Amino acid sequence: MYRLKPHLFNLNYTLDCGQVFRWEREGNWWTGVVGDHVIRLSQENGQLIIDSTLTPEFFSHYFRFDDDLPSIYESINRDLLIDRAIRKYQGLRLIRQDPWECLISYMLATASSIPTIQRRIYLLSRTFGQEIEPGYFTFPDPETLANANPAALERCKLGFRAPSIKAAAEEVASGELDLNVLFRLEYKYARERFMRLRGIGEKVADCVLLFAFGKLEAFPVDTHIKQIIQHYHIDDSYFETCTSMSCMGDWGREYFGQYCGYAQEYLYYQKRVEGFVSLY
DNA sequence: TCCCAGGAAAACA
DNA sequence: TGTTTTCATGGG
Repeated sequence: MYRLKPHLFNLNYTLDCGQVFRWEREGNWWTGVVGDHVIRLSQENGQLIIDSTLTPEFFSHYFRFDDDLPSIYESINRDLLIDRAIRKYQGLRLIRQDPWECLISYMLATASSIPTIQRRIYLLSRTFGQEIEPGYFTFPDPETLANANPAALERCKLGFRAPSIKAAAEEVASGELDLNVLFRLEYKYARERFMRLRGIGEKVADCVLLFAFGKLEAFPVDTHIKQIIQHYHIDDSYFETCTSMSCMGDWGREYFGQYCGYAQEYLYYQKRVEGFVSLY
């Protein structure tokens, strides 16, 4: 057990905002599985309290403490709505997730509520992962999911997503899709590579690139983000010439700039927690 | 019973 | 090319 004093960090917002699905809160403590470690975290007066054998460097990397939030805020602060979100949810940081786990997590997240997603990931881990503590399991590796018994996979409640998830696992397990290579690709090309997989469209690709590959220029457009843009009539003139939904991602990049991924996450969380907020 | 949820892809017009 | 429907699942 030890403490860190990160600058401008809010643990609750960071773990609750919907980017990760394997952390659960009990009172002031969060418990989660990262890799093959069960980690317990809390925060008091800005200090991060860590119950884990993992190093400070690990958490600094995981929580992106190297991101200069003040300058990111300045860079994305384009209007009253995002201004409110970055004030209210100050300290929310993007997390560096494991690419493989993040890929499967967002594939099985399509058209599902967050509790449903969490349940599916738990079932997958319980069925195909290793138990590292009573009740806590590692995320199954690509080989295991690629060779998974279809009936057992069915019992994880993946629904219509099961075939594409199995296919993706086979592609990663065979080496046909090398996730490590994608780190070196530019956002645009890594995105195209992901979208060649069945079950991965623009939104899922953007989530994986943002949350696992550190592509902060990814701007995932989910149902909440669509509603926000339409409800507040943000930049209506842009959408007169660009009417298809697929251009909302391009809009986000142009509007918020190189750190639009952060903007997206703050807007998304604000909408989930508070709905359409008043700006007066 | 209907509608929506961190959607994608086939079917349709 | 843009719009609608379908696909499982769970919760309100």
